[in-house]
Amino acid sequence: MEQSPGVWERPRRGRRGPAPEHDLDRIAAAALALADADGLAAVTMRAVAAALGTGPASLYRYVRTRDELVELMADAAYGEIDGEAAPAGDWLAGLLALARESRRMLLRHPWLLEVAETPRPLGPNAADYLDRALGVLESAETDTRTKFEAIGVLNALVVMLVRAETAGADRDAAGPAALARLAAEGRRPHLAAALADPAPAPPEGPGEAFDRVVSRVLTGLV
Amino acid sequence: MEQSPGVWERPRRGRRGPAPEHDLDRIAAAALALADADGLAAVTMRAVAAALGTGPASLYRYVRTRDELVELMADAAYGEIDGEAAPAGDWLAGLLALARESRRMLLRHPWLLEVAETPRPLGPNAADYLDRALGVLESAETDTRTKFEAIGVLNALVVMLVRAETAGADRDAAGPAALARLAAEGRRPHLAAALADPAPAPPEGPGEAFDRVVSRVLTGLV
DNA sequence: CTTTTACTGCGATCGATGTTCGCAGTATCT
DNA sequence: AGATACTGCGAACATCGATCGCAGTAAAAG
Repeated sequence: MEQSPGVWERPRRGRRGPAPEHDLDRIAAAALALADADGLAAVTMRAVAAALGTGPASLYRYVRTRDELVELMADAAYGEIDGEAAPAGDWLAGLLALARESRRMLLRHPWLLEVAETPRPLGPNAADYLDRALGVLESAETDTRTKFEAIGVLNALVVMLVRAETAGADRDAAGPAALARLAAEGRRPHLAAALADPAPAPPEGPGEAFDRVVSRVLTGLV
Repeated sequence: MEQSPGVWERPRRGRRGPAPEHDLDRIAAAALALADADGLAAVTMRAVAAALGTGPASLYRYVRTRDELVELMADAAYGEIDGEAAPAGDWLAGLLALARESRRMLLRHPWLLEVAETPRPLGPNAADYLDRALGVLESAETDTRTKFEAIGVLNALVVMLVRAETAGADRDAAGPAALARLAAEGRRPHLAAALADPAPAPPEGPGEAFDRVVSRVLTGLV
């Protein structure tokens, strides 16, 4: 049953011995700063320990593995979404506001896009986020199940859209140039046709596509 | 411009010297078999090399980094989606069929859920997949831009749904039990209310929720 | 107050991994 | 025939996550 207590269930302090010199929040903050500055790969146990003025082994008094440290970082990032700008009554506008805040948070911490979001036990901030999202959906007339599904879809959608947004700025990863090269091989006629669209859509600002896609998906789902 | 040729652009063979003893397809297949058997972490350069009967250094004649090897693996997995079961005329049914095939592929290669899908240049199989999806959408009356967006949303959605599906079977990660514990703290009233829903939805088979969510999202988006 | 117990901090270190170097061997070009 | 540009790969390097064990310390037990 209780197979192995995660970071959130474990007691923060032993019943004996000296008081811990560090705490999870400070450790997570140090790691988060490192990731913001130099990416997720810069978050090594040694680097985090050095930022805290200690050795790598000390961190293992607070965290069982590096993955747990990343869990802490992710939950700390989720904590930056406060979600006050949620208008009551209009659930779509509320969820869109929440999605926008998520987007801003992800743009601030792009390393979060790298961490594969395998469904782990929710941290406290992630749980608060879920609670707020459910609160926004209270005015919607749907299944509880559908509400959970909508929130899950929303999160995956936000990550995907921000990924596309940042990748476009970084390099021409899957940009039109690369696609054109793939279409030019003769095979893939539909791709070629799509790229030769005589009526291309007008250009958009960065946030416009985000709002449009999120709104359409949510209205269809709920 | 041509900053650094990826695996797909690079020539498969030098103009001089002996013929390569291995090739990308065999290397990818060996790595894929390892990942299927023991997870993505088991795909080390040494293990893949050993499976091919050689040393780790040899692989670097074919692949610049381990990440490139994973790219190869991912594209090989995409190649398993042939997409013949796509009825013409009905784009929704066609995309749903494609999504179902993607789901089956992901269930066969769960390690693909761990690789963070940062938008890289598409491999040949991924490009074929994109072409087929565009072909299915030909009968839909929408923007070309919307079609691309729908395909992107569809992919992210499939990954998310399969993640939820497999995590549920593995452990109770974010299962009802963990949620109930979080709701019991007194804060998070909406979460508590949602869990105490007097009219819970009837249980579903594994593929039913998938079909339902995918269909609703797509109808809303396109 | 003394002894016991259970904790904390952390230097030293282990095993494993991704990657590079350099050299011997080989097929193609001049 | 010689030069050239490749391939194969053993050996090694840097770095990482994680562990071990011991000294120090605070709380519980007697």
